Amino acid sequence: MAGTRDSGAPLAVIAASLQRERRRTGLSLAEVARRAGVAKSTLSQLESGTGNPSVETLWALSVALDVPFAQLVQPVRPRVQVVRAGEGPRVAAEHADYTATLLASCPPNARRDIYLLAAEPGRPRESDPHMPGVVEHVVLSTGRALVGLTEEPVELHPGDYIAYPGDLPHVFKALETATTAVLVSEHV
Amino acid sequence: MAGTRDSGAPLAVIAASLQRERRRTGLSLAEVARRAGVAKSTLSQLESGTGNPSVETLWALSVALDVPFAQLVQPVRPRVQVVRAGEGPRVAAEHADYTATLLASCPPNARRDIYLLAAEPGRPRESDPHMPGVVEHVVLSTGRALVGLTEEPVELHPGDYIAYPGDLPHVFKALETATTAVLVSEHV
DNA sequence: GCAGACCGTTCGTCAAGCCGAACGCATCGA
DNA sequence: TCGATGCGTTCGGCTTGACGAACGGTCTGC
Repeated sequence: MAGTRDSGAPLAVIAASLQRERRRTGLSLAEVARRAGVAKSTLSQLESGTGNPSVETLWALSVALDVPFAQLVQPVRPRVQVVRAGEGPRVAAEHADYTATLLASCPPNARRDIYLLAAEPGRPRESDPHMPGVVEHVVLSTGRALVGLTEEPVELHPGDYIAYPGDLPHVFKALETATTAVLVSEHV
Repeated sequence: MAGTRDSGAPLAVIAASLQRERRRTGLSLAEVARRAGVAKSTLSQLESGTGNPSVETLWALSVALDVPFAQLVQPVRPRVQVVRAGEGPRVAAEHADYTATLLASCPPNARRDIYLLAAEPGRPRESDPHMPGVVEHVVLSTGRALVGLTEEPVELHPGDYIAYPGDLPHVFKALETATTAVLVSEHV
């Protein structure tokens, strides 16, 4: 068991999501049920939190509502947030020449973290593989760096972009002073 | 109906995901079923693609496998990709002083796009609101810019970060030449 | 060699999801 | 006023998913 808690009450979340998404479209319960090919009694029960839908039923509804399915079981989210350069939580670094600042963490269990990386030339930052399915995106902001899979890193210049699977050994090695980059770590 | 197609065959995807995630943990089918509190016959049928699980059943399995639920209905994904500065598809800009390069688009229906922004001082880039639920994250790489909601933009310096709801009017106005930033547009 | 443990699959029973029909309730127009 | 239309909820039925038990298979060790 990990911190991968969604919200503990999937049926309640689904009930709320169904109603919210339906309201968004402005359609009536009967109309959505008709388009989805499910009985409106079924949809009524689902929106009221009663009952435990099958995947096919939920799928049909997600199509009818034109919502990416997973959104029906994924809670909602918030507002404006600013993190100034130098502020924000630093994540552990093996050595002093490398800092990673967490800008936006998975809320509450989403699928991506955004970091600001700052590194100096010297020992490269080797990363052990993360969970399978993780994809990392790096956009180099300033300086120059070798980035990517350890077995075949790529030299990036300002503005360059690279994506690679995070579940394989990978590296970030600054080639100039004051090298900075934006890292988006995506948990699939 | 939009391009919001997931994969058309949720049960097959779930079957594959269940087996993949279970293999990942190295647990046996019986053990996972035991931990999830479902009959192993049920899990067996699900992994074989037979049957149409209820949400509660799927939820119990996602907890037992320690997987964020949505991952069970979300296909997997791929490899390495590099976009050099200046390359990559430009998205339409109202005027010449602003370019947005699409680095990583939603594959195939994920939930985020990553752009590299480059702008010069002058007319600000006003954006009409996108779909509800969209959140935009901006990390300023070089230069200086006013970013955020149109009604109260924030001045960002290199390394600064801001997130704001994309379904409200928002703006990106460069204050120095050669202002660049990374934009992550998240579709919830 | 064989009893034992564990695996994953198959089968029959029971409960529960899904459905259609009927209901009460608003709105609208003749 | 009253029929007609559409809404969302509640009520029996049929279907089907979930369960437990039994099955065949492999591996271990007495």
